[in-house]
Amino acid sequence: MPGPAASTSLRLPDIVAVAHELLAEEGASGLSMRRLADRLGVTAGALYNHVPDKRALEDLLIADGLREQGAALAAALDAGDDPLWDITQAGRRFALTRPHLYRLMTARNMDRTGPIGPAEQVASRPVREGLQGTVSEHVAVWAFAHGMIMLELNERFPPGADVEEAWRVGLDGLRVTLPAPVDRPLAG
Amino acid sequence: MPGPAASTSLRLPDIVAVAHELLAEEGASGLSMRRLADRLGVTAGALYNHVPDKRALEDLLIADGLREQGAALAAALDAGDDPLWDITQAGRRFALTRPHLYRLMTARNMDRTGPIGPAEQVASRPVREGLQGTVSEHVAVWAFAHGMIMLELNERFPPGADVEEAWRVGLDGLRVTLPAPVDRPLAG
DNA sequence: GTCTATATCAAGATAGAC
DNA sequence: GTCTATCTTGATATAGAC
Repeated sequence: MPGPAASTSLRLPDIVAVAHELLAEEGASGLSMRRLADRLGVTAGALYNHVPDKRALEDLLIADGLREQGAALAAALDAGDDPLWDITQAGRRFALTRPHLYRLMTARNMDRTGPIGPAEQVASRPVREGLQGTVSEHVAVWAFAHGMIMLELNERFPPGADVEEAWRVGLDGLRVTLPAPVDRPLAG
Repeated sequence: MPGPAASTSLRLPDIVAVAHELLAEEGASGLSMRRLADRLGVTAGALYNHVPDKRALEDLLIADGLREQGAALAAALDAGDDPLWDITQAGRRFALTRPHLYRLMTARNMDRTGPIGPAEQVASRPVREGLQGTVSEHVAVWAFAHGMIMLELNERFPPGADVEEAWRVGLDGLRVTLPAPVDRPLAG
């Protein structure tokens, strides 16, 4: 009874999956076509039968990350009762869990003509649809969260800083024009 | 009448100055020891008589940037009458004027045991001493500003976003516990 | 203190055999 | 579709002559 034959052919989803592993373990500088090929038990040239260049591969990783982030934000909204806090902390958790991927996702301009375009919509939908307020308020919230996350990833907080308190202070400030959740304590 | 002889000897301040030019024009990926040496009319090996390695050179660039940023923030505080707005917009202006330097300054953890340590104090002093509020409020403000700046540098704002309005919305929110400047319009 | 020369390493990408 | 082999480029860094 012959089982499925050992995979004879490299497949793009496997390439991307292993690239995620490599990125997570070694960071962006460790993600080279050669090291990736080594992990796949293949030579570097073989990768170019599935992907035109390294940038395209990175774009696939970024698109995956955006979709995953979107799902995490949506789940947090569903599970909690304080949308602003829940969604930002879900974003923070995502970044701290996958720091190299988060860095790659936010490090540069993105080519929205490829797979990233639709994935970006998935990532931002929970913010657009789950939070009250205007686009400018959403942008301000996302900027604050992104700044807090990068400061945390890069260990750039001043020595005495209380990170949790800074999150509360910032979000309480940005909450001013949003409806207060039922159980939100009064500021003071 | 012999003028000063053509510079016979490479000097560290010149190396750093040209490295700033190279970084500004070509970005971090263009800042290599070879290209730097080329610009200085010297071979790469010569640089290692003045600097132990590339990282030390980058640290000198970062320290310069921090001092310059600190000066810009302090000047903005002196010149204006809305500290929170003035200081954050000075930071934004600095980053937009020297994007590659700003990226380098904020891209990673820094080694505070070298020249960066004191320079960081210079950079943060205007925030610490020029703004009202607690450390956590300062952190929240800086995180918001840094996030807005990175979104702008990486062109990551959503298509319809009004960047100026997002700055106003965010800072008005974070201003809640700070004394309102004299001419601040009422929110509404 | 700078030079030439080189060691060492790694990267992205391609050509042509199989 | 993958292989071997290689091209091309670039990096940081060092040794020893001058």
